Amino acid sequence: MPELPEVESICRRLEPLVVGRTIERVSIGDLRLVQPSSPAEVASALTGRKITALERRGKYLVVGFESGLALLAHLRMTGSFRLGDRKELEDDGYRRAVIEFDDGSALSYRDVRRFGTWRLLDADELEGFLAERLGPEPLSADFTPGVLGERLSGRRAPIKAALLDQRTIAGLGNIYVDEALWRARVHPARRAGGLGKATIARLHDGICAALEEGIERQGATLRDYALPAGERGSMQDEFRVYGRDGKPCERCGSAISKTRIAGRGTWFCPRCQKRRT
DNA sequence: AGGTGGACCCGAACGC
DNA sequence: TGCGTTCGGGTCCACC
Repeated sequence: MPELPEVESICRRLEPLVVGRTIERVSIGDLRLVQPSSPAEVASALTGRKITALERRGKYLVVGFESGLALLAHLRMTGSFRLGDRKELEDDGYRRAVIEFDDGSALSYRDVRRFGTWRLLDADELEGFLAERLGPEPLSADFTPGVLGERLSGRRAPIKAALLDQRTIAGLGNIYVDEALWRARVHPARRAGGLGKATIARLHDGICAALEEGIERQGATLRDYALPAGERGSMQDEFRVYGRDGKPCERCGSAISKTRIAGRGTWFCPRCQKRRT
C-alpha cells in the first residue's frame, strides 16, 4: 500500500523526469478518479500546462503547474504511475488515465481497485486543503518528540488509531504504524494520551526509523506498488511484524501475534510490546 | 469533540 | 472442481 515511503520513492524518481515538461494530451477513462470534477474538465485544465514542481505531502503526490494550479494524486491502495511512452500499460485493463507530454513521453496511471483520486486545486486552495487533512510531516526538522507528545496528549483512542489518523502525523498507514510501534516497544492498543515522555521519545525514533528504512528500500511491494519504471520496492523483506503472525520476533524470539485494532489487522510482539495501560 | 464503524472497490484467499 | 463468502486497505461520512 502506498504510504509515505512509497509515495516519497515515486516522487523522487518522477520529479527529475516530469518537471519542465508540458502536457500535450490527457485521457481519463474513469469517472470515479476525478470526482467531483469530470474527466473533460480535468483534461482541459491540464492540457498545455507546464509542470513546475513535484512534491509529496503526506500520502499525496502534488503536481505543481505555472500559475500555482496543482493536481493532487492520492494512490490509496492500488494506484501506481508508470513513465514510458503512450503505449505504456496499453494492454492493461487497469490503466485508468494517461498524461502525454510534448516530448513523446507519457505518464500512465493504473489502479486495480479504483480508490485513487486526482483532485485539481487552484493556488489559493492548496494549503488549506492540505492543512485540513494533514498533521506535521514526520521527516521534517520540526517534527520533534515534543511535537509528537502534543499531538497525542489528551487523546483517548488507541495509539494505533491515533497514528493512522493523518491529522496526527502525515503519511503513516497500517504497515508503518505497526513497524514503528514494534521498534518503540509500544502495545498498539495503549491509550494515545497515556504515554510517558520516554515512551514518546522511543515512538518518535521508531516512526522516523521505520519511515527512513522504507525510503531506503524504496517502499514495500506486496502486490500492486511499483516505481515509475516498474521495479519493486524491497521493504517487504525488512518487516519486523507486519504480516508475520506466528513467526519469531527478531528481538526476543516470541511468536508475533495478530489482532484487530481500530478496525485494522494489527501485528505486534506480545513480549516486547507489553500492554501497560 | 472525538472516536468508531460502514461504504466505497475488487482480487485473492478461504470455506463448503 | 466450482461456487459463494469474506477480507483488506485509506479516507470520508454518519453516527454515537
